Amino acid sequence: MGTEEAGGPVAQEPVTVWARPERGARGPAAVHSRAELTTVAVQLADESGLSAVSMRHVARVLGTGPASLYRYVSGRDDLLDLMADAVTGEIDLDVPLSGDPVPDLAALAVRTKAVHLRHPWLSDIPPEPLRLGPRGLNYLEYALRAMAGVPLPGGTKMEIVALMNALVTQFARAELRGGGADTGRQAAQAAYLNETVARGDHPHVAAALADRTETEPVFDRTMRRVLTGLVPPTQ
Amino acid sequence: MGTEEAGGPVAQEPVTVWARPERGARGPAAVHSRAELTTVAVQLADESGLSAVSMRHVARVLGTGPASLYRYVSGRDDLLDLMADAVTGEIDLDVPLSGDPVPDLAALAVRTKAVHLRHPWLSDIPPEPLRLGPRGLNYLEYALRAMAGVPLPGGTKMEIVALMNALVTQFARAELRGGGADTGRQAAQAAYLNETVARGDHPHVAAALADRTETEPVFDRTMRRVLTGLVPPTQ
DNA sequence: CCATAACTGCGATCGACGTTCGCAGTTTCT
DNA sequence: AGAAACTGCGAACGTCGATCGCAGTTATGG
Repeated sequence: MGTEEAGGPVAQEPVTVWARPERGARGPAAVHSRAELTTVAVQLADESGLSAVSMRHVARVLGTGPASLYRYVSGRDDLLDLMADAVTGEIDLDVPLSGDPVPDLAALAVRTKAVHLRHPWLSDIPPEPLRLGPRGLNYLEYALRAMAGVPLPGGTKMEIVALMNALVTQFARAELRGGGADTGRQAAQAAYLNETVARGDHPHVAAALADRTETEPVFDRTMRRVLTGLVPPTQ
Repeated sequence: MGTEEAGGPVAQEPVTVWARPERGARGPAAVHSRAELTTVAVQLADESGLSAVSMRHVARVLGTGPASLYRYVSGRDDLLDLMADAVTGEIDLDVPLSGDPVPDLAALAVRTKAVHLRHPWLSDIPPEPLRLGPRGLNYLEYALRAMAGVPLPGGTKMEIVALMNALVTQFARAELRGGGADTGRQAAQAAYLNETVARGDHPHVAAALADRTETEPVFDRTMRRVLTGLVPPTQ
């Protein structure tokens, strides 16, 4: 079992959606398309969360059976790839760069966060190593271009981008938390927290909970500070 | 349906594992315990990843049926709570604080990352808002104590802790990526990346991929830089 | 011009999952 | 002693991702 040696027909070596052609040259015209699947999936996720994006559900919306989707996509993972890349494409990369890395990256982060707020499920996609489609590549290119003059090894630059995105996700989640209704689960969690803290141990936690002043526009400032700490001045 | 008003028996309002007593006072002695479930679940996850932690699998290891687990735990989510809190308890919080927030937090981050490396599945647990058990609370208390003298509102301090943990997760994932064998999926992704980059667009990505020099001990330094940017000097 | 190969949609089905119900047996409280 | 609160757990439900195989369709090669 597993991988076969040369000889038999190679048993479906795993390939990215991006590397596999959407259609062959032979058969009848396809009724749907990857773009259509993607649109439906994104819509579904926007309305009802990522868990609503199941093969069956998408198929039902498309008016077909679950098995049909596998003609367009090798599985659910591919669908997630398509979705993530699609909304990544919503980030405007035509904004000219000033040449100063920190504000340029911070501005990019702001635009990225906007996408996360528009598509909250984006933070829920399990972060595979290297989920990077064409749009994602363009994004990476733009971010690296912003750091063109920075005297840092390439690996470090890419880590900075990854780190930046982690912060974006973090802040997006925090902002979404405030707006959304409590799921009941987090209400219970909050109740436990208050109850435990009221018991008297954890004085610092109690103090921190006490003087929570609403500080709104911290994102941009925080982003700038972090980036300033990471990116050495262009020489 | 949904939430009932006072009158009937309240239909199982959701409560945290931590708030629900492990055992009632009446019935026969329980064969297992939450601690036992947790141990098994953690072991399973350590060996075969988080997806191996299913009610059925855990039950099988325990030599019982899936339904039995629901006497100890209200569902899989509770099990994840228990697991996360258990390994959080592995972080040494008896290390004395120097009073200087940045190195103290950086050191805490290093210890936290070690736990992530020991339990890779920790990064895979879907980050619910406020998954905070008793050990997690102790952790938070320690981190806030490290920032005791810092003139910052409590909410901001907690955001700093969250941010710190996000970075830890990020770096842990990066380190684990290098060591682990390619899943075939990420091999395919890498292949697509190389192929696309070789086509000539994305020159900055190509450049970054080219001069990736192995830079090892960046974590501590990066952590310090970020924290220095975020934490104002104690006054 | 037709046989062949490559494709299409998709019903039927598989195995695994989380979770609920109901029942028989056990222990404690009043 | 009786009621109440618990225990383990077999059976079942609904949903999920994924595969197989078949009938129909289209392009290609001789």
